[in-house]
Amino acid sequence: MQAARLFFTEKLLEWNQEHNSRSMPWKGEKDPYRIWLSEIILQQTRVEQGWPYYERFISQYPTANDLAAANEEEVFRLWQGLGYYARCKNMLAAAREISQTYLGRFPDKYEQINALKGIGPYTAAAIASFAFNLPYAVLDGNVFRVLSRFFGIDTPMDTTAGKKLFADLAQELLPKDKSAIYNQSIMDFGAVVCKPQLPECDTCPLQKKCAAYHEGTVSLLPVKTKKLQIKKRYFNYIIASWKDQIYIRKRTESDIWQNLHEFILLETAAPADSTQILSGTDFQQIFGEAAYETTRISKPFKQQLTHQTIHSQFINIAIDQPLEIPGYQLIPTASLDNFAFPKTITSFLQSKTGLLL
DNA sequence: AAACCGGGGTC
DNA sequence: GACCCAGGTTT
Repeated sequence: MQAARLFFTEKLLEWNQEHNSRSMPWKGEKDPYRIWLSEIILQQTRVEQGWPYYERFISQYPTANDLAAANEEEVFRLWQGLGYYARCKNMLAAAREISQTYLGRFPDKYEQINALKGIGPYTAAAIASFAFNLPYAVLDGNVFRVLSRFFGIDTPMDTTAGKKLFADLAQELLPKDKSAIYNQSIMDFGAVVCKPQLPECDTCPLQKKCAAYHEGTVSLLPVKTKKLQIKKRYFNYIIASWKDQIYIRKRTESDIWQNLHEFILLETAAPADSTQILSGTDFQQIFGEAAYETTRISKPFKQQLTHQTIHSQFINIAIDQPLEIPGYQLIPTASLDNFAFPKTITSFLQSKTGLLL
């Protein structure tokens, strides 16, 4: 076992020297703020998808103090389209913590880093090792996969016992004096060679001692137990306009898209056409007997989230006098760009069936 | 421990 | 359609 472990770390570092192919703007970066920002953006996000966001954030907010002082809505607009919006909110809170408690100087102790909002074990280990060369092994999707395959571990990774097992193993394997380069290597290796699908076992430098390769279980590892259920939801958006203004609100309930904005939402349990919506009790509760004119009805929009499929429809109506609608605010249509919206709404706004009344 | 949180890419 | 992505927080 010990021999396999030495073989593993040695070959991995060797592979990294020969194939340092994944270039990224934050590679070799030593500024903890920049490392932190990239790691937050890359949580559950592909490098190619997060890259442009990272560059925009760095250019807009070069330091933690800049981010701490930023206008919140502006930050959410910069994050718009990236998903998992709690990351953005937590990132702002952490930036303010760094600015106030640590006077703008990024903390350099693992426990302090781990205690920041939005930073968990993975991100703390990444910052600690990359920025401060502290001996903490990263454990992300790549590491789970590489370790489970090479060592032939079929313990489910999405359980408490599994996480501890893999975390302990990862920490034991870490060469303490090369934590930055080793952490970098194992994640690159998982992304380039030991990929989830169609891994390149034929040319893999670890093949000789890879348990899964010899047992023919590569495609079965890592093991997960939980299967997610996807529910369908039907969002009927009323875009009510009065003169050059429309009603929007910020989503604050514990639900998807927190801190993003939307139009007047009438959610139904099943698909509903515009006639049903406009004659429904939810609509009448808001608009009562107010006079309105239907100006446009959009095509159906569909968006796939991790746990939900959102079917949306947009109905434009024009009212002839302003109403007080609880929870909603009336804003100039021209100022829509100042607010962050979920993808399905920006898609609608950019489509031909948009707001042109 | 389980549920929840986006958007995009790949097969 | 299923799975995954430089995961973390809430319930």
